[in-house]
Amino acid sequence: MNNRNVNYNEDIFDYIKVSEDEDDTNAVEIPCEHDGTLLLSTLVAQFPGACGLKYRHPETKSIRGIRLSDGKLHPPSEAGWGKNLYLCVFPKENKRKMEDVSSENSAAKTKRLEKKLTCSDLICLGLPWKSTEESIKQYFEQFGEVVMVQLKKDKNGSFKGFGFIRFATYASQMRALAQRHNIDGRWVDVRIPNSKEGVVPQMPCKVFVGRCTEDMTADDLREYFSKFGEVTDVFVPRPFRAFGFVTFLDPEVAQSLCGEDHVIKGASVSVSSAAPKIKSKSNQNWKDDSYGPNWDGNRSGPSGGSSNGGNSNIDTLNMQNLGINPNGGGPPANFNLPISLVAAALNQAGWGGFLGGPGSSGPNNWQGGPPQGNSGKNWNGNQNWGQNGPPPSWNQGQGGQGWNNGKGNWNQGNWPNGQGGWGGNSGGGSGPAGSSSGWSNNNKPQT
DNA sequence: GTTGAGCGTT
Repeated sequence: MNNRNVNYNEDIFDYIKVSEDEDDTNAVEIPCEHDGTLLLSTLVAQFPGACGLKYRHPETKSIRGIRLSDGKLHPPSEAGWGKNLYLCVFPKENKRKMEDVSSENSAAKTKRLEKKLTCSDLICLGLPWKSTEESIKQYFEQFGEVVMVQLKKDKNGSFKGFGFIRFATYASQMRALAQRHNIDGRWVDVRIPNSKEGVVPQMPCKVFVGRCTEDMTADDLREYFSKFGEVTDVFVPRPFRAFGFVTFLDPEVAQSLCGEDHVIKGASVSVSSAAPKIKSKSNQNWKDDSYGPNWDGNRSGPSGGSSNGGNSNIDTLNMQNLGINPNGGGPPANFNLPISLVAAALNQAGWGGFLGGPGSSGPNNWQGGPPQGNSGKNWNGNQNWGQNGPPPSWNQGQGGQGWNNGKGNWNQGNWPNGQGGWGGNSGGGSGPAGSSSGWSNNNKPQT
């Protein structure tokens, strides 16, 4: 990698000093990766809510930003991070740590956030047999403070392989939901439990970025938009389609950017709600929406598709540009998808709740089922939403979760073909619907 | 003592 005179072995890390402000008495030394980068997730583990780093240049005395790309913060020079004090960058409108928002007795905004962004217990499925409440707590503390861990046992006291956790803050919860989890070599499924369906109203975390230029990469968008909040996903369709999608951890950040224009690489892009422009009432077909949902399928591919050796960091999951039909929005002609997946994809695209923009009736306006007269019946055709509306899993949209997470297929949220997408589904109705054989569990190779 | 889809003694 670089020429730092470090004799790499597993036990040697470089540490960089990070603080929330230029008073370094509370600075924390954070380990870099062996390639000299610092993972944003490592930073966030120590400074929850942080979305980047900056530092005061010793010569110019001005603040310089640290390059963020693909979830990695890059040192400012070839020589590495040096002895600078690095300062956390927190999202706009929320200079402090997100965690502090709820712990501080500061005002209406606090209440608003607390109300909208409510924690719930999370179920952890597929835990290793050897897990203990302590080990699970320790694992999940990388996402924020863990206030509860319950591992379920039978009458004999033997562990049943699943349990519940709860984070102190919604931000932590979303962080945990935004990735896959490998604990002691097992892929552990973390979800909002069925019994809690409907209790976590969500706004879309994803925004549509229009007027992109061809030279804008996903990394460019991520880097630019990270200054507003933690970005969990970016999708730029290829071949070039002049738009992209950016997903934020915090739906409020996403909402706050809607309607704004931003300049990236010298070009003005427009940010808007990641919902299609409804041109006609007969929008059930895909022919005339202006851009279609993001048929990216870019979430939660199993380890085979990951560029970092199976680490499920969602930042590395922009693996493919599947399903984009260059002829227009919507699925390729050979898509023979169960409608449930179409529905899921809509929500992946940020349609969750069909909010119709910030001015509409808010997160709850999705109650009562989908639009266009499908009253009470969801698009799966095999279950009803009931009075609580669709399950929140519709909106989770992260980490491959929330897809049909009730029964049957895809319940691990993992893609069967190692590509993390739909590329292998060519016609014929093969695919997820009904085929429980071999697809529903990515844990098979494990013991 | 084994096991691997699931949904919580409070």
